[in-house]
Amino acid sequence: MLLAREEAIVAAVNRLLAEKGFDAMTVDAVAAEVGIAKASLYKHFRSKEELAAAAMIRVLDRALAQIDLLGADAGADPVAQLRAMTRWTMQLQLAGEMPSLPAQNSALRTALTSNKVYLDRLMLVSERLGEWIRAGQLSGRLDPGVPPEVVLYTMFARACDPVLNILKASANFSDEQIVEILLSTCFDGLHGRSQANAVRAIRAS
Amino acid sequence: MLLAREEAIVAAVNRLLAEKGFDAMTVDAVAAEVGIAKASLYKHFRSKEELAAAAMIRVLDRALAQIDLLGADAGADPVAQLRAMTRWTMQLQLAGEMPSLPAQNSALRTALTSNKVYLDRLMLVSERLGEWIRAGQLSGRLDPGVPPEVVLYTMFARACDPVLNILKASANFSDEQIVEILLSTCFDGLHGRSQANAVRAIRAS
DNA sequence: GTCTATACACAGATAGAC
DNA sequence: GTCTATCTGTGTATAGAC
Repeated sequence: MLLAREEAIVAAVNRLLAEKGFDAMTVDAVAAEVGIAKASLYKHFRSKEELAAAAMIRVLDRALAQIDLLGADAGADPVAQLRAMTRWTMQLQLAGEMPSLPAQNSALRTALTSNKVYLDRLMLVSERLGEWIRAGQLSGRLDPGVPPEVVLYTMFARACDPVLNILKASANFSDEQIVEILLSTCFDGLHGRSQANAVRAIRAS
Repeated sequence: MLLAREEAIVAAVNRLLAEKGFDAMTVDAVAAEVGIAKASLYKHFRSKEELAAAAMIRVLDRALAQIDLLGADAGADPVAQLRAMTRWTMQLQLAGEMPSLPAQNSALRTALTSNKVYLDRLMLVSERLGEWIRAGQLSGRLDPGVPPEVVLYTMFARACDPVLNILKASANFSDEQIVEILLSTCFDGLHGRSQANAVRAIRAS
């Protein structure tokens, strides 16, 4: 019962973080969404920052589950797997389920960098993706000139890419189109997929 | 004298927006940095949002000046010009002079979308870059499959790319290296510049 | 147009009864 | 553990004298 209640709290936090962001999310709003008193929240979590950390841990766990799913196929192409994870991330954002935290809030940063569980999950995700990145660079399908951690951070950054929300707000593209366009700009660059395809075709011949 | 005072105010706002972001920037801090009383600020600007808008107008004017500089060379390659503007943007951020606004603050959004001067400058920048984008796509050096506005937004997004600050904080790369790496991932993608260069070499032969 | 002092609102966190 | 009621700090904005 306690765990179910806490899951309901974290789910509400997750949704509100996605909709409003950390600064604009109020603890009152969380309490209202869960349907309990604000003071009751503080019996489960000691601060607003801890609420946010719990939401981040939850989403990292979902990411790990997705990684496991993709990793089950032993013969899969690592770059295709990285692309699939980036797609998953964007779809989560489009669905309004990706919590967004400010990069500059120092109280929040302190809370996160001293949260063992959060750091542990973050490292797990990084290591799993790191293996695919290394394999992709060895095969030459990822630019070996880009440091592996830059590839990792670039993928993480897709989770909060403002371009996605701008395109959604413009209402000129379907969600599927947005995802495909941004996957293209991320992996193939603005210079274009035509060039990457051309190289692939030439190498294949 | 009045204009000089207001320029000092906006410069302080610009710096604090770059350092802390809009939410964490307090009007008290602005007043302290300028060295005047808070109430005096409100004689020049009617709200915190108006302060932020003034800072954004200022940076858009700097961008327009840079565009003019690059546009003076009539025979220049449009894609090289777009790349140069993206580089300029990143260097501004690395120098701590790029104001950062939250995408989700609605009071701020309202103030900006009803600010004629701001909208005018934003449209000017967009149109100037838009011409280069169109030319780049016609020449085939920019992927014609990516909608022009997506190219534009993607470039704008480089101004607040979190990857840049993460790399700077990691202290593994010089500022110049960071800029070159991110230019590569932006224009050539994670698949790599080697492919784009290969295509260029093949086409040239 | 600059100052000191203050009004006002809001949000994070807690007290204490049940 | 849940509630109501409250404390406390902080930040935007203003009043009013000079």
